[in-house]
Amino acid sequence: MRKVGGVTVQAGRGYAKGRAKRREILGQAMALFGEVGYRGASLREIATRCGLSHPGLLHHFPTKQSLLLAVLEHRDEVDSAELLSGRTGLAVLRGLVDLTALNATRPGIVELFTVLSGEATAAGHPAHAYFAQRYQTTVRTVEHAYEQAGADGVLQPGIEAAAAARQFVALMDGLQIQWLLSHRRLDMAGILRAHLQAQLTVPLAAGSSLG
Amino acid sequence: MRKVGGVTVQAGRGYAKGRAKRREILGQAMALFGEVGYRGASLREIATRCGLSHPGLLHHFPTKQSLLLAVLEHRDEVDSAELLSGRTGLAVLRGLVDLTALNATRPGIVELFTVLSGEATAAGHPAHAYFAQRYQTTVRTVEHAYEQAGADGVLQPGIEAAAAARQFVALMDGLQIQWLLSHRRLDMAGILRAHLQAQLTVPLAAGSSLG
DNA sequence: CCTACCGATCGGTAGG
DNA sequence: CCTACCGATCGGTAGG
Repeated sequence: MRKVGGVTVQAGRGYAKGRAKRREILGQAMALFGEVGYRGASLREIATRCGLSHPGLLHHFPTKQSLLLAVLEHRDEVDSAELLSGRTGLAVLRGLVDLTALNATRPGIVELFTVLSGEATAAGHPAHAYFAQRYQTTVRTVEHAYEQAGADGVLQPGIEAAAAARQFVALMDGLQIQWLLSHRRLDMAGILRAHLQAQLTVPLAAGSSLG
Repeated sequence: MRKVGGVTVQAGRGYAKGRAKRREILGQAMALFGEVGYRGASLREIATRCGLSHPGLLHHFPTKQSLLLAVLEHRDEVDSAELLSGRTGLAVLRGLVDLTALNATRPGIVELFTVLSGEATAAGHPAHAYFAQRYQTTVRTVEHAYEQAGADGVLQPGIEAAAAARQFVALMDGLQIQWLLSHRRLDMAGILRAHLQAQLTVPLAAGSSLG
């Protein structure tokens, strides 16, 4: 097998087609889960949007739950790694403000995580463990970022990293709810940036995604 | 009809029983909607929990949607009015911190609003209009509270009421998500109070629900 | 308030 | 990858 223009050809041709279909399924599933939640989404509707029968879809993902987890893991791979890798301290927080600005151009992704995180607060939900783990990791990352920022001397006095981390993550989630319910008439990134700026002794960069 | 010990008797007896059953249905529906959302809840399950057949339930609430809206309006009557009436400025914000502390003793109510507000961000959801309206009203109330607090001279300089209101409401929602996903190991009211305190020039009261 | 039923839809499987 | 089917469950109605 060799690659040409990112597509594996010859012996791998069938596999490449399968992988492309897999990506299409993940995209359509992400959109529908975001529109109506996990429970509200049907395999038949997702399959139809991909030009498949629903047993055809189950050939790629054996159960509905496996499709859900694949969607969530796919999003994490694409996003978190890209915007947060190799950063420490204030740069992590700036990266999360930039991620919020980016998400304002991707309503489908905001809907996905807002609808599913609400649904998954219930103990029996198939993504409950995933979200519980995800929040623990995220809060810890943000907490370390605040600790480092404090050590770097850019934080206002009296700011506790643990509480500040919980507040920062809560703000991101709560602003997404308001953004969706106000039909996107809300500057999520601006409001988040204002919150962060008020905790700092130095000005944040202008707000682009530059390091 | 006359009332004895809060229960209407004699000619009103049947009505009182009907109203008691209605309240029982509202309570069980609130619990199940909170556990599994609107879509995940079935009329049969709610009815069974009340000792009814599901057509029996539909005698009290003609459609599933009417039951949902009745549950939401019932909660608003009981809560918002009681804790926020007749307050202005900082007292409104203090009332919301106290409401958060109260909610930490009522997981069912927190689940209800967290699950449903996520579900209802979708445009077609039967409670979408309700939540859109509710957030607009809440944000405006909190914004006016910040404006009044600023006029009263208890706010740190540079705090904009509009952004501060969005932040405050977002924090309440986001902390509820984290609270549920961390199996209630989180001091929601304490973290919210710390956020508010950092914006003030005066100390908040000790944190009881005293005016 | 009940039993009995309607048509629709669900996730998943059989068999090819 | 398909058609055809499974048992289960859904919201709502008929009729009493």
